[in-house]
Amino acid sequence: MPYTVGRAAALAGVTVRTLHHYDRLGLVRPRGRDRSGYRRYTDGDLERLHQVLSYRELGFGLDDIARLLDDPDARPLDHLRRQRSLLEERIARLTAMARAIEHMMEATEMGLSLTPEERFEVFGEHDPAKYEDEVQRKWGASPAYSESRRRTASYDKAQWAAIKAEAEAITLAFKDAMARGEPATGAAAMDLAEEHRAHITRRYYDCGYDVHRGLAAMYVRDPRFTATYDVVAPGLAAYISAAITANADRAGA
Amino acid sequence: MPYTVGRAAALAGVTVRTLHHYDRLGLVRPRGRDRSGYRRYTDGDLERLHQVLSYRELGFGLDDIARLLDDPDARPLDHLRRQRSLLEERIARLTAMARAIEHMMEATEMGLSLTPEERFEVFGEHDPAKYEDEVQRKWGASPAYSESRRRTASYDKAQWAAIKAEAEAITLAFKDAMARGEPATGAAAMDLAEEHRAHITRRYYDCGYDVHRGLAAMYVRDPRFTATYDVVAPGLAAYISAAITANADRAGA
DNA sequence: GCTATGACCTGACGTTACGTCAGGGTCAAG
DNA sequence: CTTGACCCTGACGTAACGTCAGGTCATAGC
Repeated sequence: MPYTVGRAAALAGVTVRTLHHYDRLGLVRPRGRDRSGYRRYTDGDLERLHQVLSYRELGFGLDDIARLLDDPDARPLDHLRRQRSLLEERIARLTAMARAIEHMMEATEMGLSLTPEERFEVFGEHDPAKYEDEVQRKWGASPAYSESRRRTASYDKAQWAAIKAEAEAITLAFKDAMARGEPATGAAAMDLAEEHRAHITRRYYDCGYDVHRGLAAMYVRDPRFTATYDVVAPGLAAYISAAITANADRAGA
Repeated sequence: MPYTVGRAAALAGVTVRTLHHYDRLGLVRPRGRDRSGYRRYTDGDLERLHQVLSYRELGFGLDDIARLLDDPDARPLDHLRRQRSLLEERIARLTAMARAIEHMMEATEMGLSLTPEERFEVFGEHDPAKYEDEVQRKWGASPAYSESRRRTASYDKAQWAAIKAEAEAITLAFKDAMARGEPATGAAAMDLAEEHRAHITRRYYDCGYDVHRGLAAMYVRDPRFTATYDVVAPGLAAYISAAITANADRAGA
């Protein structure tokens, strides 16, 4: 009943070399060897291999995968749930790309050309790494920055997804407030600004009102940040910026 | 109006190093440099960069991308069409994975375990890119291969579906013949082999009897091909292989 | 019983697509 | 005229394998 490397590889759609590689890394170890040293893969080994390939398909590095799978308090069902949600995210992204391409096809057919910003809309999307870089330039090696680095370093993909969802929810709430005609200096907008500040404090570093003011300034000064928010709704960057400033004023800072 | 590396990189969501890399490879070359040697990216350069990133997202290697983009008789719209269909394929695949995972979740919750075959169903599956790669290694830059590349590039989703259906019909006919006890070297099986050859010639490239023999050999030698057919029925790969060889003999080649 | 062929073994070096310094010019603001 | 962010070109590092090389093991045919 146990499988040889070749059969296991054929079944999983990978090469023998890949299985050798995973064996050496300790990522997928065959349960045993026969007397001539041949690897014997059991059903359980193949199940693990399947988990590895699923995560790999989703873009995880092999060492991340090892950490995920060897986490003692992650039950099989947890992995499946996580994989499903990651898959959904990925599908959503590809669907957005497909929509963007349709859009470009129409534009091309009508003979008009897109601006670079339009073109990269789906690519340039919210990428933590980019902002991190920005932050580094602005605040160099400030204590806030080091703390952020320290904390974000330990976040895994699932946590990043959660953080991203949080951030997005806040942004959309701002958009709604703006759409409802809520003034940026009103209580509702200020409450959202406060939520935004709490989000940063929870997830990145202790964000005081002064630092928050700095962020607000950057949102309108830097075209890259401005673009990020104005994609959601024109004028949103300025709206959020004003709300943050008003909120800091309200707090007396 | 022209962009510096940093701005271009931020816009596209890649690192500066990546742009340096693409520049050196000649994949995305900035239109020029200023007097101090700084790269200046024009809108056209960014359009090309976007094409590169789209194809990269779809899993193409950089040299493949270079060949695709530098193909003189591929118009922009062709690339977009191709990207769209590749995206659709990929989305379909991920959706299938998501379904498989749902399925596994149910199974896990009910406390029953899946066979390895069931588990890898979606992984081991027919992946054109994999075969293409294989074909390239086998026949290098043969005229047959280039012709296949040229012709398949223009197929859209509907055509691919039709081709796949054709191929499947032939495979199932083989399976039936085998189930009926028809000998692989008999007239019925040989006729199916001939149909198979015609299918390849119609859809991919001119497949002579000698090339067909080569395919037959690969069907049994390579576990990946073998698995593809043996999933339908055990021994089917060998059966088809024998039928093809017999048919080539019959034709006197 | 012999041999040929294909699957398996373990190194070990090659490859792709960048990441990450190192060492050194460039430019706008104060 | 200094400072800090941005740019340049090497050049070495890394991840995830691909690709030999050199040798063992199994089994089918003669």
